[in-house]
Amino acid sequence: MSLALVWFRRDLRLADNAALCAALAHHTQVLPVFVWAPEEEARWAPGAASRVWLHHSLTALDRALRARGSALILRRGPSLNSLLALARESGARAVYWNRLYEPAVVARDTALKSALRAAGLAAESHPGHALAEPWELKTSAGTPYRVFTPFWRALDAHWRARFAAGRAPRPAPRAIPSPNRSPESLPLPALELLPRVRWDRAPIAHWQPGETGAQARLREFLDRALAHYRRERDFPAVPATSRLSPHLHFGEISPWTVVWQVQTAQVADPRLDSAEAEGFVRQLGWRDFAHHLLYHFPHTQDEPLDPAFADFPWARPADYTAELAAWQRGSTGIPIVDAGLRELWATGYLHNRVRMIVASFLTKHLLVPWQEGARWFWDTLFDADLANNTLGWQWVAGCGADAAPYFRIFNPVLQSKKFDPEARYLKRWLPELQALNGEALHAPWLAPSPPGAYPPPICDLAARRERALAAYARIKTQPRSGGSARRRSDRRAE
DNA sequence: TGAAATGTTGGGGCG
DNA sequence: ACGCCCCAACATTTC
Repeated sequence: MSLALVWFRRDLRLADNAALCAALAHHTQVLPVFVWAPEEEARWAPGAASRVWLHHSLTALDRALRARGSALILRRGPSLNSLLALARESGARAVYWNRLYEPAVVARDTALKSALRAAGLAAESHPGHALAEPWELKTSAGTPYRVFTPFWRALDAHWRARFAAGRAPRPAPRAIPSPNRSPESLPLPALELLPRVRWDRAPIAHWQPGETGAQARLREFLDRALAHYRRERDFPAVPATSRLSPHLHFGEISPWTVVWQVQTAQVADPRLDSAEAEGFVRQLGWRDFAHHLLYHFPHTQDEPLDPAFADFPWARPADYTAELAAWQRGSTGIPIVDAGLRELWATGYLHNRVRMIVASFLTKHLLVPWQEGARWFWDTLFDADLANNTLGWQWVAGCGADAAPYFRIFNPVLQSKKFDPEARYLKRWLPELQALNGEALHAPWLAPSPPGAYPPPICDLAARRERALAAYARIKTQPRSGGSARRRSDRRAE
């Protein structure tokens, strides 16, 4: 008889779980463990919304384990002490887990692996949280990618080879043999993941955390939305996106399972437009790109990747506090921005198009440092993910890898008209605007009689656009127009 | 995975 | 019939 610990972290699934499979392959019994140690993630310990999701996801995992003759053991950190104690109490000789890529977690796990081995235990980590390991894809110069398109070419080839080789996701094990007497587990409430003031009930009701919920969500997306994903994904009133992000963040479903099933659906149904499906898989490519970047440029979790932005003239806290608070509350007076922030507060989620719009408004019109927005998302999003959050905010702010040029400033009114033409999304989240119709919904201050219940705009959009451009001009080192000027003269010479 | 300013074109009204 | 102006509509350039 031999016993192994399987250390669950953010891989809260039984299917396509490499660590669990390996443990079951090499040992006769397995003990599933979760250790709550938020302080080990330093400044980026899970936020309030994440903790709520985690609470429910752990419940779901425990239920799935019990259906297979096992149960989840809960402990509080420090992680190393807990694992050593559990090994001692149970007689386990090995610890298995799946890798994560956030800087603090990598550092913790590296030290922990050495310490376990020094204590005479086997310690093995496995891949599965991303489509490719961050070190598996390199430019021809041997450096990490900084631009999405070449990264995507490499990743696309990587997963297609894997698909062609028939490497199907592994099914969940039917049984998980456990020792007769398990070490003691903390009761889930002891982890205190739920908030004292119970704001969580309404938002979580929009979701089904856990592996079963993740698989159901994927199934529904494949059946109902994949066929027109690319055409409809930018319209926040349309249920065209997968909403898998929180499930992926907690590893309730593996990205490889998602890609495999999308590709399988495509093979099975030749009428499915491959461009629509590829648009979706490409989004998973952005997720991998985010992890790739954070792994290779760990300081970007707090600082811009582009060093020129160290001197960017952001507004000062004393000057932006009130505007930041209005943004967080969804009371800026700009409908598409407020609708987004209210959706976020009500559901723990925000449509990607609207994430870009509210982020552009915060960083450009309000000149609030992107880190403030990232922190708010971190606390309120069920899918809060350090890699994705960092990439997204730096992309919008213009200081990240392959970022939008800084001068691409979204006009929230135009974005609203373009992507919510019937104002269905606005009406859903802004009851104060019910009386308005047509153009006025997108810019109530232009209505003949603006609704009194809705705030006037926090700022003048045109003036703030100019202010943002002036701020950008101050850090511009090598003007990007240099390249295009040369091209113009080239053309004249022809 | 922009927006605004500027430039160009072409149809129609009108003297 | 012709030239002129106006101004959408579209294209290009600039930030």
